[in-house]
Amino acid sequence: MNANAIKEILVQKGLKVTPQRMAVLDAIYELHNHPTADDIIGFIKEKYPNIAIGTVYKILEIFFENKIIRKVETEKGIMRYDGILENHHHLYFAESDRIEDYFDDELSNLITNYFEKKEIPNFKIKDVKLQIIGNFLNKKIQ
Amino acid sequence: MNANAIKEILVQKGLKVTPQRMAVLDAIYELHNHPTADDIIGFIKEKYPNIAIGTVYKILEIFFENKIIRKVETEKGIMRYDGILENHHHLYFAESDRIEDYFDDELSNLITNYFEKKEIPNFKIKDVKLQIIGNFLNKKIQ
DNA sequence: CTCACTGCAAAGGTTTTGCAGTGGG
DNA sequence: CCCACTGCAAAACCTTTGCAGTGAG
Repeated sequence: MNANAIKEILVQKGLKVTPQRMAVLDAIYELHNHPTADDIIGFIKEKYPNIAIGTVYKILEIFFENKIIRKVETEKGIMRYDGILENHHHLYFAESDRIEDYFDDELSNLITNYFEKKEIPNFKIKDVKLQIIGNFLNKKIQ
Repeated sequence: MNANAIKEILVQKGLKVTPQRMAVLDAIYELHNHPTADDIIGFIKEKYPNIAIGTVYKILEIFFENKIIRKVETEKGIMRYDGILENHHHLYFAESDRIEDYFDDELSNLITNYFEKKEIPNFKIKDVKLQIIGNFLNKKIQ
């Protein structure tokens, strides 16, 4: 994604456009495999060595609050970030840190329809996230 | 749950029975709302002031490895623990730390059946966890 | 008895905070 | 211009680790 497109995202949310913010958003889109804060800092430092760690964390929190990015939770307690906003779920590869996006409208609709029929008492659903845990399978035959 | 029942769980897993381990397991069952390590330590310290923080973390990890408890991930990166092993999902109350168990066999079966029909390429599913995010709804009328 | 477990305290890793200085609107 | 943002460094926070001493089997 080019600089103008990134800038436009910030402008549309009414956020001040700074080089640091553009660098963070660019990093998330470039790294695109659910980077940690540390991954993002590492990526940015190559072109922008003076960026501060605290700044990156503050920016990530602002992006999260403004729904420019999502948080992806892990069993290790290290937060990871996701630049994709459209409805999707995650494949967690057991015994590695790999997390892949999983797009499946049929599944999303199945769940949405299910909860339209079956209400949970005293609870108003805002979102349903699936964590699909499994292993990489290398099919050799068939 | 009484002391004998707790002891029996440890014995069946082939784990050494110590007062600390019994206290941790008791705390998880008593607190039953997905306590943090800190909640567990606080609960235990009332009756057992000398227990060490490191010990509790070590015990929690051993229980997790032995499938006596489960981990519940949060957006804040603080790990929480769950003593319920049967298949269930979690309701996350937005804007509070409350997490409730959600039992729904119909839903679990729906998802299981779905993935029996629709395979994910190169991926062998071990488990599917639903994080249902929403708000407490206090119905006043109807 | 013996090895695994515990208590203690220090260290590790991630994230947050406070504050003075800077720069985007 | 002015307030919000940044850089820096320290601190906060949760969790892990190392080691000597203890206790369960």
